[in-house]
Amino acid sequence: MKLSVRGEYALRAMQVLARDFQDDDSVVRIQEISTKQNIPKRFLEQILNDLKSAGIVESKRGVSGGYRLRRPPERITLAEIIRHIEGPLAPVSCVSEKFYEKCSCPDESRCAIRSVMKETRDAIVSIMERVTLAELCDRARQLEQEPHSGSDFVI
Amino acid sequence: MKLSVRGEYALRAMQVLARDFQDDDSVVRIQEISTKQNIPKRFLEQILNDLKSAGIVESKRGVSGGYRLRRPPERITLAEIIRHIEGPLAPVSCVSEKFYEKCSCPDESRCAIRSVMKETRDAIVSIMERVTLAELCDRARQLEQEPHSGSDFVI
DNA sequence: AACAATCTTGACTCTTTCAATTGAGATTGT
DNA sequence: ACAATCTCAATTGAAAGAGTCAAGATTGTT
Repeated sequence: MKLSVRGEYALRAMQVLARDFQDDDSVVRIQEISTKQNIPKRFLEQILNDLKSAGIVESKRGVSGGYRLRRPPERITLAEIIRHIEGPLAPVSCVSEKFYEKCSCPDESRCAIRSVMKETRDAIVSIMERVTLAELCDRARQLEQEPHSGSDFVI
Repeated sequence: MKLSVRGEYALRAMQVLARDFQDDDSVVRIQEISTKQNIPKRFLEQILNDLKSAGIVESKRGVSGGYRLRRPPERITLAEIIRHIEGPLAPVSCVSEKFYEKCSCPDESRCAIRSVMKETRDAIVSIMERVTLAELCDRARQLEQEPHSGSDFVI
């Protein structure tokens, strides 16, 4: 799973929608997301539309229109978002659950590389299916409170 | 970490070299690897040359020339191969150890997405740095012995 | 009814990466 | 000498990535 810029933008946009999520029908304008997250507006339109067709967000048109999550943040996982925007989470598609494709190796069922890739896929998927937008917001809140450490986060 | 065809070929080629590895200076011809693993020969040349400049394999020219591992299979990890052929193991380069690049988000040090991506990177890296070519060969041997099950491996 | 802010849709462009292919050259064993 | 190998650089053709653009459809406000 390598995230393209497109996928990164999608996650950032969804995080904004999740933070602003309320049970009424309030929406967030593209413009606002674009400004907050520093994402080209026109490009963001595409991405949100894509997420709409996936049933992850919904939109309201006209003046005072915008986007909102279609479900509460607890019920949207990163896996779902990424799978729709980027495709397979697996490092090679011959070990993908949702996007399986045969590979060109001599014997797939006895391929040692494949068995390692399968482990890797499982590790990735278990994280991405566990983390919801709600959890993302929790983490964001915690990171905000911490003093600007960076120390355990530095490269 | 999404593996391109190039990276997949690299791993498959290295597996062949690992299996044939001996402590004398015997080499394997490109042609042989190409045939065994069903990889375009001319493309494989490129890849092996690349791995040579990385110090992972070495070559012998002329008639009866070919390639061999430069170190025993126990001392070559998948991480090393993939990093050299594909680049970062991390899903986004703002969490990469070896290929770090700043991302465009408002505050990297407090980015919740980043913290999830960091977990993911750790999961991937811990597998890729643990698995050596020697282990790959072990797994291949085990898979050969098992009856052609596939049952627990089917998509 | 007119207007302006918003989303909608599809096409279009520009650049980079991928996956090779090609061709000329350098080494070496026989 | 010569044929089988590796070496190196350039080229190609297709696809993907990252936007951009234009014209249109809705809707709230005045």
